[in-house]
Amino acid sequence: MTNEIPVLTDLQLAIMKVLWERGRATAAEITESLRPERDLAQTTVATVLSRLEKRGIVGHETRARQFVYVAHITQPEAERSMVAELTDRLFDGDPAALVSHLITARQFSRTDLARVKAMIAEHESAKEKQR
Amino acid sequence: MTNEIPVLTDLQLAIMKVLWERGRATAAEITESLRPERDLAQTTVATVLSRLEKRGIVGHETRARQFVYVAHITQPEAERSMVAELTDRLFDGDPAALVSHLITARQFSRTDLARVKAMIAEHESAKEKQR
DNA sequence: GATGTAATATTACATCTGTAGTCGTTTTGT
DNA sequence: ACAAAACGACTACAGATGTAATATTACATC
Repeated sequence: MTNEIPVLTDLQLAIMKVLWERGRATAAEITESLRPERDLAQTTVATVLSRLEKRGIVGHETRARQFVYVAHITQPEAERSMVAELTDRLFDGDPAALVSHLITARQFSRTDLARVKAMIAEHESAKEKQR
Repeated sequence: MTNEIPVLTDLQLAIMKVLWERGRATAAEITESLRPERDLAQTTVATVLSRLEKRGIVGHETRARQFVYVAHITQPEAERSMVAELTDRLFDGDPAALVSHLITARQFSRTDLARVKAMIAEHESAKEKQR
């Protein structure tokens, strides 16, 4: 029941991505990782991290006088909830409508289309195999 | 160049949906439409509308001493920019990765899968025909 | 144990959003 | 004609976010 949907903003997500990649990281390391894309003060990153911790999205252990942060949600979990959020808001929760949108909105190249078809085929054969 | 990406929040989107459905509407009508899902004061809706107008997302004409609002962006446009936003943030702008996520994240039923396959087929035949 | 240093904690502030009250003016019902 | 209803404008305020400066604290070292 502690399962509130974490909707992450751009900066928050950027920070989480570093955590997911590295497994664990200090504010300093994250600040470093984000540069030069984002030239933030370490305190900025630290502030965001502590806010994320307040929401239960990350945690930390103190090691050698330093906070080492870890993600408390996985990347797929975050993706799932954010995609679900958008699907709900925009397409009344119908994921197929989202795909339909992608296809018709010209956001799909022929290559993409081919890849999707391959994915579907693979998914189906995998499912079949497990039975 | 006036083309700023409109990322709409939940309430904003709910209001826009009413406008898209009706073509044009007053704050009172929108408030009414949103009820009882959302029990908002008319002034709340009016405030949001004027903020949307400031951003160029809606416009209004004064008719009989009342503001009649109209959308300045279409629903597909809004969908496109919001989906693109998420795709960029979550999947580095790769829409096929988004579909892959949908398929593997168990957010897709077999029915959905079938529908998507049908969509793709249809899309391809349509494209072929136009050549 | 005083100090420099590094890291966290606290405080700050602007902007956006949701939410709505109030004020003033205009329209309208009787 | 006057009171009441409508409606837009303005003001308000709390919470989230981005951003960061400053204050405090804990250590290591001499």
